[in-house]
Amino acid sequence: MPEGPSIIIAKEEIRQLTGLTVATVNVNAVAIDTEALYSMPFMSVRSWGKHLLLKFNKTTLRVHFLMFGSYTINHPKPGRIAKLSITFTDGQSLYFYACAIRTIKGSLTSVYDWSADVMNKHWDHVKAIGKLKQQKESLICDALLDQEIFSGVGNIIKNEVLFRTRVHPLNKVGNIPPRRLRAIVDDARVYSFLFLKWKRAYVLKKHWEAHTKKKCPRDGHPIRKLYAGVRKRRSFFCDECQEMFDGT
DNA sequence: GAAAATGTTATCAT
DNA sequence: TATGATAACATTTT
Repeated sequence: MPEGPSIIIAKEEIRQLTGLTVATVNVNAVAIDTEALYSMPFMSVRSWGKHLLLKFNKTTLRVHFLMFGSYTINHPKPGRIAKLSITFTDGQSLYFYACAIRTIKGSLTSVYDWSADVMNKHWDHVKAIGKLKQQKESLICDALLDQEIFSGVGNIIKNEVLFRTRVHPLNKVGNIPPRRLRAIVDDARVYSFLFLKWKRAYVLKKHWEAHTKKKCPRDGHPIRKLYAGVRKRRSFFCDECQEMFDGT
C-alpha cells in the first residue's frame, strides 16, 4: 500500500463514498474521538505523500498505511479486526487495517506543505533543491526518503529514480553536480506518475529496473544490494552505470 | 516456517 | 534537554 502513488489510488476509490453520512464508527487500539464523527457528512478526501486524509464536517482523519496497511470498501476482511470501521447511513462501509490513524484539528493547509508532495500539482522542485542544499552531508539514498523534501517517495521509487538518473545511492548530496541533482528531483515526480500508471495496470513490478533485481538491464553487470545510509533501507544499484561524484 | 519487506514513531540511551 | 540508536508494530510474500 505505502508509497505515494498507491495513496492516490486509495484516494480515488474512497472518494466514491464522499457525500454520505456516518452512521457508526468502530475503532480498535486507535486513540481517536469517535464521538466527533457520528452523524457527520464525509466531505472529501485528500492526500499528502503517504498520508490519506479523510475530511469530515468537524474533523479530519489522517490514515498512514505504514508497511502493511490496507483498506476495503463494503467488504470487511473475514477474521480480521479493523483498526477503524465506518458505516454510512446508506449501508456502505469503509475499513482500515494495520495502519496508523490520527485526527487532525485545524485546517489541513496549516499542517501540510503541499509543495513538498511529489504528486501534488503544487509540487515545487526549486524548494526541494533548496532543502537538499541544507543537507549536503546526507547520502542521496537517505535524502530521497525524507518526507519533508520528497513527500510520497518510498524505497522503490528511491531505487528506481537513482537508477534512471544514473546516480550512485552512496553519493553525498553535496557532491552531486547541480544538473544531476535537478534530474533526481524532477524524476522523483516523473517516476511517481509512471509508478501510478503501472500500478493501475497491474504491471508495476515488471517495470522495475533496479529494485530487487540481480542484473543491470543496461550493461548486465550485477545489481548490488546494500542496507545503506542512516535509514538502512535496501538500496539496489549498479556500480558500473550509477556514478559516484566523490572526486576519486 | 523463518525471514524480509512499499514505514513511522515511541522509547531507551547517551 | 537534545540527539541518536533501537524496538515495536503488523501482514504478506519469498
